[in-house]
Amino acid sequence: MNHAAPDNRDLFAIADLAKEFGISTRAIRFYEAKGLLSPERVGATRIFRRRDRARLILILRGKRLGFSLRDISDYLSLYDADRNQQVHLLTAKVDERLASLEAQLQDLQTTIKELREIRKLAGERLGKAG
Amino acid sequence: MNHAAPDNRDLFAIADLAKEFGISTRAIRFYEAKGLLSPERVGATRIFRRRDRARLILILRGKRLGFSLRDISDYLSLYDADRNQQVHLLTAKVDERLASLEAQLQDLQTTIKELREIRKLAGERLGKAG
DNA sequence: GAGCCGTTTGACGTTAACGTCAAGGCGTGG
DNA sequence: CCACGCCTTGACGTTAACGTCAAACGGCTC
Repeated sequence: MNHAAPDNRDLFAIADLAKEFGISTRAIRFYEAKGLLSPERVGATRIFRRRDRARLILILRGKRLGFSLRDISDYLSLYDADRNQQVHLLTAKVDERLASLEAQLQDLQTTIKELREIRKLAGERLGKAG
Repeated sequence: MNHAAPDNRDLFAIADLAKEFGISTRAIRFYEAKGLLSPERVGATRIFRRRDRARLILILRGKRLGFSLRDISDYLSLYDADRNQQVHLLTAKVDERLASLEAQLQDLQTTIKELREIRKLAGERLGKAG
């Protein structure tokens, strides 16, 4: 239980996060350039806090789900819309996202079912013909 | 119930499928160039059968799930691996895919939960402050 | 203070997944 | 026969999401 647990800390260098999540520093800078991250600066050097790290985790999860950085950016804005957003406008956007995600969930569950069926059929063939 | 039901037929032109699924003919040709489709030919003209159409449906579902065409290609090979594959090799690949898809399912469910939570919190704020 | 490490910006290269012409073949309706 | 529509291949353009240098700066350490 030690492969990646630098979690209680509050300050991170760019290389820390890159190493922890197995991505390049270039990628992180790219996310900042696209407005998905906005770390503080000490001089020119980027300093990441837990909040930035949390956002990065969301970014990477979004990528695993196949979203574009543009989509992920919108998605992130739902998270820190604590104040700046109109409440009803926020819930509208959230509902929109939810509908899309639930459709994706259907696709995913269908795919999983199909693969399980394929696996089962293969098992049966194995039983017949060794 | 008529928006897109040309389903009992067996022969399709490229434009038929393009229109039915809201994609370009260029995309379909591109999928063929990548080996995901292999329609018959009459002269130079592509002729798609139900089997090709079914594969296209799988391709588009894969895209909605965020997969690359390369991934989708591997995925398709699991479907028509009726004969040409070794059974244990097939089930191994299927298991691999399943594990990945189930991980994605986790990500997706987490995301949906979070958005529902955000929505709920927004609703509460609305209750407080109109 | 010379080297080394980690960092920065900037610029150019790369891959995937198409879009967008261009130029031409095939059938058919007037 | 000729235009029209649909099809073909081929070539080049485009966008996203980085990778890959290059040149330079800041801090440590010996």
